[in-house]
Amino acid sequence: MPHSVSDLGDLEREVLHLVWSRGTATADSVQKALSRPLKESTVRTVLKRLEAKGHLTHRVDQRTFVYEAADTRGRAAARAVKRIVDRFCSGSVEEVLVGLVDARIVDSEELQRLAEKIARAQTAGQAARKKKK
Amino acid sequence: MPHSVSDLGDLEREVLHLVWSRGTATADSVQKALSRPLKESTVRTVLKRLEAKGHLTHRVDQRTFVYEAADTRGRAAARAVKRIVDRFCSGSVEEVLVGLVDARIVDSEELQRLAEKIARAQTAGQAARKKKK
DNA sequence: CCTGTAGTGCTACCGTGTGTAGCATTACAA
DNA sequence: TTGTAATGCTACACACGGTAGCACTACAGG
Repeated sequence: MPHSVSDLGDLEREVLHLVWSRGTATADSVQKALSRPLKESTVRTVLKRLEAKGHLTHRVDQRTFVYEAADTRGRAAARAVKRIVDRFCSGSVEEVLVGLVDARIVDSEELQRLAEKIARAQTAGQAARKKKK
Repeated sequence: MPHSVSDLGDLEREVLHLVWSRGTATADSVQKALSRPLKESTVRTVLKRLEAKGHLTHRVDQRTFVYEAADTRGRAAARAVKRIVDRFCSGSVEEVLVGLVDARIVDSEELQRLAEKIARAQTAGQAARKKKK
């Protein structure tokens, strides 16, 4: 089972968010952008751990490690959601959706609108890909 | 900042699942149902911790603690999902849904079907409640 | 009334993960 | 050659989860 973003610590999460928002980041740039002042070695350790967990990748650019997220936020979040679905709803996405509506986290109409929107966007995407080919 | 089911340990999760599946449980019944043999004090500690985290409640029945889940599985899972949405998608449920489809965890058509089904079920429920009143 | 038993409360210990950082080393520039 | 910027490696404290022991209490049966 791969690591999920949902069990990252606070600092790890903040760093990952920074990488997402900048697209690419170095230890130095992350350090400067952090909400609290931390030593660079701390930042490096966190980056390394995030990479070990599979959330970041890096390439070397002139001795400098340039990190990049291994996944988009949406996908990473989705995988985390899937883990919840597997662990708590025996894999039933439906149960989670029902729970979301039931707990008034989303409105059922809203959910329907979003589902439709996504479906439309996706078929459109498929059409585009087919055309390109 | 309430505790979420998604950061429970393995044992805690198993115990919580047991309570969900039986509706109600005592330390003794949980112990017997566990997948591995553990001392009763261990089970008690876990139950206590789950209650401290807000996932269980208990009432006393003849000296015996009878535990009950504080929430349904679906709702608990939904709250966990909400935390992910808040932490990783700045509250946008849409981004997570897109991620789910994007990562092929659910099919966009499936999602649409479920959304519709839930919407229907909900309006039906509302009608029923209104009638009762 | 006394005692065993079932149930509880409290405390503890160890392993792992996360926040935090220091120090040694290396490679390039001046 | 020497300073500087980057890395690699190691460490340490603390919180949490898995695991459990032990002391205490209330009720049933002799």
